[in-house]
Amino acid sequence: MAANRRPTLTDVAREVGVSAKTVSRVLNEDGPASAQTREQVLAAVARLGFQPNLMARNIRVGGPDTTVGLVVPDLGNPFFGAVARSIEDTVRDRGLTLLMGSSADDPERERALTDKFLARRVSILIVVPSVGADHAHLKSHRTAGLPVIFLDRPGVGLATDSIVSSNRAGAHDGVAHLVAHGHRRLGFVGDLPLKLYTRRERLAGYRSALQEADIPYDRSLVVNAHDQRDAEAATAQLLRLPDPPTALFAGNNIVAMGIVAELARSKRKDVAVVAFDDLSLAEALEPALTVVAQDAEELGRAAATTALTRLDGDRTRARTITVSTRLIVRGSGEQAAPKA
Amino acid sequence: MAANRRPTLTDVAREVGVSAKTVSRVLNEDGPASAQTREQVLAAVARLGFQPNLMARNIRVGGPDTTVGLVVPDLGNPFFGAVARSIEDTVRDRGLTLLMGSSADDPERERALTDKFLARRVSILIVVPSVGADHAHLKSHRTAGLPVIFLDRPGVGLATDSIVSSNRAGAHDGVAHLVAHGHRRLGFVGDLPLKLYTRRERLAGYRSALQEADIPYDRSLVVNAHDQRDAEAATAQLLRLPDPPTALFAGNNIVAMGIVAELARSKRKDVAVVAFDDLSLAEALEPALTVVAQDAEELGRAAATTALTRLDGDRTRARTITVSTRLIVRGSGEQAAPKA
DNA sequence: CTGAAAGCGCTAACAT
DNA sequence: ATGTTAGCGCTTTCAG
Repeated sequence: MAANRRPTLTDVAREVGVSAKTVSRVLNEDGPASAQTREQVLAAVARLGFQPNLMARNIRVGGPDTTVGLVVPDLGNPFFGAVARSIEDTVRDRGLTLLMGSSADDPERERALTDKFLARRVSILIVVPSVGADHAHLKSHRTAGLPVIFLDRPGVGLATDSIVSSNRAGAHDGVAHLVAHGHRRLGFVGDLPLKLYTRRERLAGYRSALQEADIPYDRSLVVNAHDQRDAEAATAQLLRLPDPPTALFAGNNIVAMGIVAELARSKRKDVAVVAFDDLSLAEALEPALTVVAQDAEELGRAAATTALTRLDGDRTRARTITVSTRLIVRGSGEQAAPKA
Repeated sequence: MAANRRPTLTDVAREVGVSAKTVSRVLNEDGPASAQTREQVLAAVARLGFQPNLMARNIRVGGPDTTVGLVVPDLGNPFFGAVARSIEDTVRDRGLTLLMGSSADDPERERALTDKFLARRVSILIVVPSVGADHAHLKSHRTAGLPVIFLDRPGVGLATDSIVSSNRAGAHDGVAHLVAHGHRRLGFVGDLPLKLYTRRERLAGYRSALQEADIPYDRSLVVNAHDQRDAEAATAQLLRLPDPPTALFAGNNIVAMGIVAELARSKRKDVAVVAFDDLSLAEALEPALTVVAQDAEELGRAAATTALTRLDGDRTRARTITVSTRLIVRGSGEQAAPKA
């Protein structure tokens, strides 16, 4: 059995004995239609299993597709999942559907994905920019009225709205919390690549907190990791140093899991830890994990509402919205610093 | 400045001084084209920032859109994130892009979402069926050649491929592990609604393990929770019983977080726990959490490859693929049962 | 190698 | 209240 063609508007019209336009009117509640016609049309639609072809409609109507294109680095990272959920919740009221794909933080994949979204004429484009990606090619689209939003990190080559967390201030506060509990040897386990915006900002926050406390910056206390395994190894490496850190700051949620896992494995409860980004079981750990929590929901909502405002014609200049992080003290940052 | 129209093929053609078809040929590497024409066309495309309108193309070509529609209950649940990542990885080689939306486990939202996907002529439809949803309306699409796959739970009203975890066997093994360590009072904290397929299956596994051990089924030991807070309350409730459980089985990852959080809060380390579905920090808990892990990656891959096979013309009858779970013993299941 | 005409499924604009 | 015509942006078909 060959894949038989899907029924079209014309098929429905023929079935009922009316014109295509009449069917269109009934389905879109455009113009008037007699009760009887309406009923017959609806019946035929159900009988044939007719499903209007949205692509054909959009092409005729000329407007953008009622979709939002979202590019994230990793669909499996719960942080981006939470952000995506928030975006979806916000745009759904406007009848917009989320299209979501992952770039794996690869500029080429990001480009391929955005091109696909653009070719589908999404109404809104929200991108977590990959490291090394250039976004100049989006300029003409933005000029043409397409809202383009950078999320979590600023983009390169295009002046447009950006929504970011208060990475620097958040990291500063987290590290200051450790300093306040007497620590002077503070390790920083950041993510990769080194050029990643969030990493740079958080590292800057770390350094400013050290500076405030007159603690010299020691490069050997800064290590990097791309995934949880790396982070475990990096943690172990730090703790093997001749003059090891007594406290650790995790640059993101994945790294945090690595640190926590490694400390648990090696039964090191004496090391103080503060992590950037909350983890689901943070409060159940021993000690409970103190974190600088990002507000994923607000990040998503801010991105979505900003985009919707643009869609509604707001042509004011590009904004950068900084969403506050929040230090949640749970205990792991208060492990006593050893006496000097 | 009004939202100026995006350039079309015709615009490019006019710019170069050739016909639209020639531009089309160059871009799709269809038919021949002189080197000079090709160059001029490409230059004009770049200059104008032309982006082919995929909707117009698809409508003319008649085939489905190169997208995969995925409906999950919650974008923020890491389990579905992991599954989505796996699906995307699998279909990307075929040039397919993932479209993803959440149903919030609401049949109406699920229906609206699938209708949107169908209206966009997705190449593949993968659905985590909501409780109470009927899928008879998908029958004609499937007959017409659209691969429809049910994921995580079977669908209702349509015979098609389903990919599920070995819920019953997995739960059985998890509970048996607790029984093997001497427990006779075993609590089950399941998810809601009660009719949820995975809940029923996992509860059945729980009951079969009890039966094997000649432990009578005690309804008062079975409670339900929809989110983490509920699960915490449910756990507390179980532990307040006159003859409380000495071991708990968590019906899913969210519930597991609730149980773990509540036990941590009340400092009850004596309660044995096994959870269905792995958690990221399971190994860092004290005791480390023993789980019945689902293979999210394999679930996603199986769904995607099955769909691709169908897309390639496989018309054999609907299959149900059961992906094995794996008991990962980490310690929390071995808390000693109190002496009788 | 290139172009002209027709048409995909639908709706805007005008009929009637 | 309904039908007709034209055309969205693209590709297929058939001619050169």
